[in-house]
Amino acid sequence: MATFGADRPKRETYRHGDLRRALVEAGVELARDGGPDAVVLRAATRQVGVAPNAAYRHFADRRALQRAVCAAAQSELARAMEAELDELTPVGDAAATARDRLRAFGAAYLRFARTEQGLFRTAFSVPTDMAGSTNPQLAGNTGNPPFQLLGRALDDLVSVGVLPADRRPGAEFVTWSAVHGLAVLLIDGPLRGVDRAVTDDIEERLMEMIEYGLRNPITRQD
Amino acid sequence: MATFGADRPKRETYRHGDLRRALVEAGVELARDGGPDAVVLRAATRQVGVAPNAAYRHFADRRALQRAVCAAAQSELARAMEAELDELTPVGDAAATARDRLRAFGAAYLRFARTEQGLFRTAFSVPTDMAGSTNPQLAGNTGNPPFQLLGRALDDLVSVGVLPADRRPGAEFVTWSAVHGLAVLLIDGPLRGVDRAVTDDIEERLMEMIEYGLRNPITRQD
DNA sequence: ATAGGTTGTGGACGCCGTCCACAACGAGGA
DNA sequence: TCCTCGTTGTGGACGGCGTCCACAACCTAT
Repeated sequence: MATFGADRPKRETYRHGDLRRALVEAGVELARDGGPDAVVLRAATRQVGVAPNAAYRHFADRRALQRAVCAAAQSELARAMEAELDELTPVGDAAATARDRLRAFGAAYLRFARTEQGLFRTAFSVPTDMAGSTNPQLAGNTGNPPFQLLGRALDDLVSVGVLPADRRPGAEFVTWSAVHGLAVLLIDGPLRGVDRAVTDDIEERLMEMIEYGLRNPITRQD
Repeated sequence: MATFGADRPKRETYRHGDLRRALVEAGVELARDGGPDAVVLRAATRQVGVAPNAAYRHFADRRALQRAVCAAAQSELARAMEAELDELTPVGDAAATARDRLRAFGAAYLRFARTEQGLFRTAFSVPTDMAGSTNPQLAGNTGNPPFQLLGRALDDLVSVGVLPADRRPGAEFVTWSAVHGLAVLLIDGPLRGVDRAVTDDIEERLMEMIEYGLRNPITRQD
């Protein structure tokens, strides 16, 4: 619900002042209901009350605006998740607390995907190319806030003894894959429109698989 | 590489004969390189050598064409996976064979996502609303071929004793979530452009998590 | 006061989806 | 045999889109 100039299509000054930000905000609202395809140059400029071409002073391209909106959507996802995770009150047991955090991560991710489908889709609409080509330091800080949140939760799991340290590297990727995959199946895929009771079971099942499967033994011979 | 009339933009007969199929095939080629957004009415009709409006005799809408192309992409995914899974030669051990099948499922899925990014994205571009709203029989046949393939692999895992029977229901959804999520992260998400060596490790790790985590005990107290 | 860069405007182009009226066709009845 | 009539493709038009170009308004530094 950012305020952009749809209310006041005429501004008094010739200069807008902060057109770039205004366009991104308009784009975010467009994306909120309508997803990435709905972030359209002319619509954004119209909402800001500015000529279509004005956008080209701040974005090379439609795709450039989409990228900016995509980044904004990612940070809205990050904020929503942080807010939800901050409300988590630790229980007595440190191990249980760490596990709760991981589950809360999944729950927050899925909640955002459900309640902000348009923004969620938009957040993943432009490939972000983490770690340019040959960076093997993927376990480290990636600049992606939700990703960092997940990383911390996994670190806690290790320091508390639930997750063996040798199983830590790469764990964020498989965890993220599982949760993200469920989110996609839920909002765009075949799980869309399925009873909440059923999907809740699947979600619970998925989190169990992650918790248990993450610390799987490398050697299996059963 | 289906043959459509780009070669022969003028047909001799006024009637085309099978315009609907031709348009879908053209749409598939469009989607193959370019994804769902590239399946465009005018481009498809152009390739078939027909006036833009001719499409409206066979599709209500652009979205209707997209739906048809989406279905075609899904079945191409299904065919590719079946072909790859059929080549699997069973090893002596029945349990190992069942596990191999599950891994092969994941590998085939990811291979298709990588080699046919456009079609893969297209296959999931239109929500398919499995099991209209309140169907709790989700464990059953869903009409989605790759999904059935996965179901069979999981059934084998149960009948061979690797997966406890009480862990079977819902297993396809969590498995599919994990594999699909990795596919998305790989082609559109932050794992895009990351070294193959690294992503191969992540893939291996993911499959281990699935195998081990699927049969997790409901009661955990460690 | 003025010169020059920055930012927004206006108009045009080509592509898109879609609507409407019309033309070509082919099958069934006179 | 011809004529009708439903089906399928055509032609033209409209508005919306992204984008380009030339121009105007504005701010700032001199």
